[in-house]
Amino acid sequence: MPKPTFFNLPAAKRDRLVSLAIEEFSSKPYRQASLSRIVAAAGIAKGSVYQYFDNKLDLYTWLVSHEIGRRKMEAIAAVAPPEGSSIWDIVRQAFVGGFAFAAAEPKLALLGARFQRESGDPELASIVAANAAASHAWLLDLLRAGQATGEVRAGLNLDVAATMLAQTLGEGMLQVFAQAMGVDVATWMTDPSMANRLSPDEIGALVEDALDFLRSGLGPATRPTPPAPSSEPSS
Amino acid sequence: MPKPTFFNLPAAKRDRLVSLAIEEFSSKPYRQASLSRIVAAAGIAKGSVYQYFDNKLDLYTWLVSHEIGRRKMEAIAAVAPPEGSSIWDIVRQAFVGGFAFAAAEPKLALLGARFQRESGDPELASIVAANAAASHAWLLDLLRAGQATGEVRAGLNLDVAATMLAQTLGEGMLQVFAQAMGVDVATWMTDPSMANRLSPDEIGALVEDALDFLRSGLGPATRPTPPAPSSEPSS
Amino acid sequence: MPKPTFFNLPAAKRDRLVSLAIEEFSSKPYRQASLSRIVAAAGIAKGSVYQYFDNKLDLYTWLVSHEIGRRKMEAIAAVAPPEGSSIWDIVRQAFVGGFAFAAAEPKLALLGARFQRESGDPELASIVAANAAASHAWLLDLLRAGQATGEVRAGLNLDVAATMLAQTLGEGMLQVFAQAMGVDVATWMTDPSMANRLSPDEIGALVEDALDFLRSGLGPATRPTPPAPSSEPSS
Amino acid sequence: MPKPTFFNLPAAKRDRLVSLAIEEFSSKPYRQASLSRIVAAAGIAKGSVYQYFDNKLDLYTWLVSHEIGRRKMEAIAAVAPPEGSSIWDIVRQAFVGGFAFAAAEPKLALLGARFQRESGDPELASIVAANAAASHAWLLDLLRAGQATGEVRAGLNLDVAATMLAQTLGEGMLQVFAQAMGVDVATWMTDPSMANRLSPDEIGALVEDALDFLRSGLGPATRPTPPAPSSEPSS
DNA sequence: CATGAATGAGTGTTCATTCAT
DNA sequence: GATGAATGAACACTCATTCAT
Repeated sequence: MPKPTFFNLPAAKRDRLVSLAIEEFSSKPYRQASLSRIVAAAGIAKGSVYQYFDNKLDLYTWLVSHEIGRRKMEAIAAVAPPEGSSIWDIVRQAFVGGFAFAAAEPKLALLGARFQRESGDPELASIVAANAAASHAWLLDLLRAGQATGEVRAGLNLDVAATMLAQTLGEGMLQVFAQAMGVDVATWMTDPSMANRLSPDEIGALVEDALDFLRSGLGPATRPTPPAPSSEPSS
Repeated sequence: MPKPTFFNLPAAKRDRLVSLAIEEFSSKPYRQASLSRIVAAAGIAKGSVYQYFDNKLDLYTWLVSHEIGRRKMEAIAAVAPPEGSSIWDIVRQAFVGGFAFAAAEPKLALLGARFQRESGDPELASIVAANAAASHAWLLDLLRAGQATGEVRAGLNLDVAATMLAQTLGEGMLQVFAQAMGVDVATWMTDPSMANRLSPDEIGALVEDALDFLRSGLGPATRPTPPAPSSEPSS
Repeated sequence: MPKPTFFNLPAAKRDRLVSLAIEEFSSKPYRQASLSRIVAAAGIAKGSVYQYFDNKLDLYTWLVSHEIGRRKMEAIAAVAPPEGSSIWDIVRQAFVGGFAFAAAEPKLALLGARFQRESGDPELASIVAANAAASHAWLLDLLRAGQATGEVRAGLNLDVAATMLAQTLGEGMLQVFAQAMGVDVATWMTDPSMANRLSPDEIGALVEDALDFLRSGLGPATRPTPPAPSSEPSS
Repeated sequence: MPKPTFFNLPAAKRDRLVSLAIEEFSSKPYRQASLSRIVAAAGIAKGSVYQYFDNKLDLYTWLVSHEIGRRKMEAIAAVAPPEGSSIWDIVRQAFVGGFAFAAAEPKLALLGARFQRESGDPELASIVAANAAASHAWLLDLLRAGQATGEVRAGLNLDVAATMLAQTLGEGMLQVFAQAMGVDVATWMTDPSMANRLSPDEIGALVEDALDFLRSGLGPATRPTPPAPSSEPSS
């Protein structure tokens, strides 16, 4: 958590620092991101950062939570589906909200995407795990609700399904979109504006394809008419 | 690629270096792994490594390819399903083969798992991408074959499906198993022997659950009326 | 010296600051003690300390003098031997008073013990020297008085004797007690309550042993002819 | 312990580094001594020091042991008293040898004197304690031998006596000499050449005074009846 | 009289890479 | 082909002190 000092800062100064920190942490992995670079860019003293945060990890953690907080608010406030929606609507909405957020705040979205990929760094292990646990719990609830309404079939191992769902919605969608843009995810991260290469229709179609996979799997069902397209990726 | 000098090395010396390098790279992320530590453990001169490899990345790249080569061989040679098998048998076999490999060579398997999670490091971006592309191509072929036999339904976006499949089989299964052991993946990586907590039966059951998800998706077998759009991403 | 502002402070606030400063300075060497930590614990502004004291050294100096003043008062007021006592009673009394003080105010006693060991720090050189000079003068007076009453033999180099006495009574006794507790002095400083391991009887016996050494030296009681020269310091 | 690299260094380079390190560590307390300053003076790269030693403490520890080793050799080899000497001759010799050493290698002697005074620094606690324990053991043996020959009276608490002896021979003599020079020890440490103010005769006389104190104590030659217990440490 | 943000030089330590022998 | 010493930039982090408000 930031120290009170941080919140007492003039908004302009604080915002400048935050945005430069986001810039740094979103453009390279945590380990390679450098406090020195941030303060140099911000034109403030190295020691000042330590008036605001305990250490590098504290700053990073706050940035990430902040990002997640804002993303959640965006996703929920801006595009919440009506009460009683199908869980598929909710999942679709998560994609759409995420993409809207990414369009509005590409740096922050990039930071989130990067954070998702920091799972190998021991120093970040605990916060990555905490975040993953929260996502897992949310998805588990969603699946349970879906079973209650019959939208999710019974007899499914929900823990396994929630884990797979998290992968699919997260890193999976990242890759699907990158692939549709014709670059790999790392390249995309280099230049978030690449997302503009995709038209809303293309995005919608990709989301529907993903939903189709999630809902019906790969195998042949006794398949009635296929559903209609729309939606969007994570972070 | 290793320089010719590397292959001219006495096998004992070469193997020792390789196994200590695997030890180091499998116990921490690429950036944190240290050549100094490897040579200190191996008792060879620091400069010698540069007689064998161009640099740290070259060594790492070779280790990872080597690992992947051996893993492929293991998975295919040791447990290849009969010609004409169902693609589901093949996928199942990939899991089983992967687990057998992990049991036989935990350090190498760990290295592979870690490699999978290095996607955020720009220095490794290209080799991670190359590896992902290879996996993707292999899965795409598999899915096409499945469509030919009717095991995979038509009308599927195969690119999307292959991507999701890769996530599911890779990081997804890693998390499913970790969750079944009651730890997170990072902790498991710390001590590969934790995998012993799972009986073959439990493993088999988890694999079936995953296959069930892949084949039939989350929705009920009898498809209800298609819903309308809306959704949300993970982070 | 503290500035007037310090004495104008509400007693509660002043006492709190003093006691937290003692806590900090008694738990680590002067250089490692941190003003930042003190003000953080006290919940006062960093700048305020500079309203009360010139700087860190000023605060420390005052604390130490204050401590020594109080100790002197304790030792003298509480347990002063009757007029006309033997100098050995006075020395014994110094030990007893000191131990009583340490029991009553362990933090302060600890600070004093630590101060004694700061002789190597150039920044503290002058105040340590001043304190040593005062002790030396006091002991010199004591020895002179002893010579007057015949309790201290004539022909002694009193400067040398006073110096040795100061060492013996100070750091020497610290080590004797630590040794009796089975720890070293640094460990003891970590946890002043360790002194409770020694019963009053054990303490008394150690003090008598020390007095025995001081009074009669190491040589045999029946004093033979004085020996010939040679020797060396420790490191 | 230094790494082999250190011993493989050209003697000139190694000696230069050692002497600059001694210069630095003997002119200020361990905490204030700076590796950066040493390498700057030596004109070598900062990283090089870490090829020779594990860290700052390792360098310091080696310097101190080295010093003690050499001092011991000096004191013993150069001026060892004949077999069967009185223990007083041995103690006298220790002083004389120590002084000879200090005259020959003032910087090293200074380092030793400073080390003796680092007892308050937690980081050095263990090596200071180890050194003190060795001194204590040596003195204890000496005293036991003295008791066997009747030079040291029976009925003495040898642990207490050895501790006091160590203080007297070490810090005590340091102060006695400083006092005779008319400066305090810290000032003396600033300029080791001050020791030249004392003539060999003066030094001899001070040593005899100290021995007199050690052998016969402060009390009169004719021993009165022993007193009863009670007492206290200084601080 | 109190505040507390700002400072910035300073610390010890790490590491991949080079290159003369 | 092997060696291993040398490099030096880079890192996160600390802290007493100042001074405008």
